[in-house]
Amino acid sequence: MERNEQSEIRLEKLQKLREKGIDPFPARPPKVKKVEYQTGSLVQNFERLSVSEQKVTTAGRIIAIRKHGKSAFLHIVDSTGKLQVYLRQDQVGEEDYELLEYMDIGDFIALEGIMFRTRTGEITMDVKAFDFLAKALHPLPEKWHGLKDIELRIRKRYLDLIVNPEVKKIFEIRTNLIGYLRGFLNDRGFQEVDTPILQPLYGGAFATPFTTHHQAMDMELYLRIADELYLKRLIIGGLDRVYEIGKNFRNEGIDRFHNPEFTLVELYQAYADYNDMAELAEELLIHLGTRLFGSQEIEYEGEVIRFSKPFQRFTLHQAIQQYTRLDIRNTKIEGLKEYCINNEIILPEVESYWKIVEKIFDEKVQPYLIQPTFIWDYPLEISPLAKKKEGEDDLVERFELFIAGMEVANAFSELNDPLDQKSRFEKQLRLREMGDADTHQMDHDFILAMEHGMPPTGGMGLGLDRLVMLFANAPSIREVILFPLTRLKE
RNA sequence: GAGGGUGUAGCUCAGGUGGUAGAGCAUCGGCCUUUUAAGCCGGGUGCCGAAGGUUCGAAUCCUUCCACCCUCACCA
Repeated sequence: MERNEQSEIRLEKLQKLREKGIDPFPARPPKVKKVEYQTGSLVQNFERLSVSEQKVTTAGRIIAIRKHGKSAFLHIVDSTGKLQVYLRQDQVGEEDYELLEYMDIGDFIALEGIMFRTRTGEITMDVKAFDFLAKALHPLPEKWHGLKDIELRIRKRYLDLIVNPEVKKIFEIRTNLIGYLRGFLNDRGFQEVDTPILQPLYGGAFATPFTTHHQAMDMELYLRIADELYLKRLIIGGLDRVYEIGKNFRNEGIDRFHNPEFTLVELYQAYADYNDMAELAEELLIHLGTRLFGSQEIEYEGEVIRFSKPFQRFTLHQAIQQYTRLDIRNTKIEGLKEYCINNEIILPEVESYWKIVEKIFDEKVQPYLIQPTFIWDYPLEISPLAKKKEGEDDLVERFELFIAGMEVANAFSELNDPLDQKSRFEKQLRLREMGDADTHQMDHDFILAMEHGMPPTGGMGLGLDRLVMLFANAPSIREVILFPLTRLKE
C-alpha cells in the first residue's frame, strides 16, 4: 500500500475501530440494518418524510465534516446527490459520538434519522444512529480546487469522478447519447449486432493494427480497425439493416482527437445509397440534439453549431476551390506540389495526386468546416470499398461529415461488385509493394461472400467519441473516454 | 520521431540572480450543539520526478533519463 502520514493515521483509526469491536468493512450496517433510501429520494420526498417524522435510513460517502464540539455536520454523497446530516451527541449517545474521532472524509457510512430543515433551510437528516460501512485509507483531493492535474485525473479517474462534478456530467451525456442513438436506429428497423474484434485479417479502413496471438490455435490475430467487412457479410446474409457500436483499435499516434482504442458506430442499410446516408446523418444529429438538450443548437468551443436540414454540401473540389482558390480538376500533380511548397504544407510520404489533394484538404479546408458540412465525392484511389460514381472514372460515391473541424462521419454507397472489389484489393496490394504502408489487405473470404450477391447498400461510420465531444463540449477525446491509454507507472 | 513546456506536502500552488523549503485546504492537539470554503488557538508535514555533475554549498546551474502537457510529424 502507498503510505504517507495521512494514510498511517487512517490505518491507526481503523485499528482502533477493530479494537472497539467495530468492523470497518461490514457486509451490512449492524445498527442501521438496511439502507432504504438514496439521498436523492430523501430530498425528493422531504415534505412527507419530515412531517411524519419517521425514521429513515440512507448511506453514502463522507465528503465534508464540520465539527462543533458535541455536534457535527457532515455532507455525504451517493450517485443521486448530496445530503447534509447532523450528528448530535445527545441523539446518538456519548459512546457512539466518540466514534466521530475515527471518521474521515472519504469513508462510507450508513445513517438512520429524521428529516428536517436547518435554520438556513437546508434539508438535513437528524441522525439517531450510524454505522461505518467502509473506511477510506487515503484523503480525497482538496475540496474546492478539486483534482486538476490531467495525468492524475486520468490515472485516478475514480477520484476525478468523486471530486469534479462536470466529469460525471460528461459521462452521463455519453451514456444518454448512446441510448438515444440506439433508439433512433432501432426505430428505423436497424438490428444491433456484435462482430469479431479479434480478426485474422483486418480491413475496412487504412490504419496500422494491433497484433496479437492465439495460443491454442497458434494463430496471428489483429484487433479490428473497423467493423465494415463483417457487417457487409451480414447484409449479404439478408440482415438488411444492421449496426454495431464497437471498440476499434488503431496502432497510431495519440492526440486530442485520437485514442488508440475508440468507439465507432457503423451502420449499413440495404437498398440505400450515400444520399440516404446523408439524410440519416442529418436526422440523427437533430435527434440527438433534441433528445439531449431539447435544441438543434449546441455550443462547442465557443462556436454555436446549428443542426438544421439540409447541412451544407460541397464536393471535394468545390471545397478546395473555395478555401484555396485551387482548381484541382485543372491542376496537375506538379501544380499541387507547388501549392504545398508555397503554403508550407509538408508533402505526404507517398506523393500521389490524391494523397496530396487529401493533405491540402486536411490543412486548408477541414479546420474551417465549423457548421455541419458534407464533403461529397471522394477519390477512388483512397476509397477501395466504395462504389464508383457514374461518369467519373476516379471518383466514388462517398462523403464525409465535418463539424467543428472534426471528421465525425464517413459514408458511401458500398461497392457490391465482387469483380471490381477484387481488382480494388489487387490495386491496394500493388500500392503496398510500392511502399505505401497503410493499404487494404486482400480478403478472399469477403470477396467470396460478395460473389454470392450483395444488394446495393448505403453504409456509414460515425466516431462516437467525437460525437460525445461535440455534445459535451469537451476539448479532448480523453475527456470523453473514462480510461484513456496511459503508460503503466510504478 | 522533432521542438517547446511542466514535474515542490495527500490536493491546489508560491519559491528574482545558488545559502539548505512556504501558503491555503487536508491532517494532528485544544475550545465550540444549526454549520456549510464554519470559526478561534497551537503543532507536524517533503527522496523539491530519478540519477549523475559543477560548487564550500543545488529545488534553483549543467548532463542524462522518466512521466505528462502543447505544437508539429505520423494517422480515415
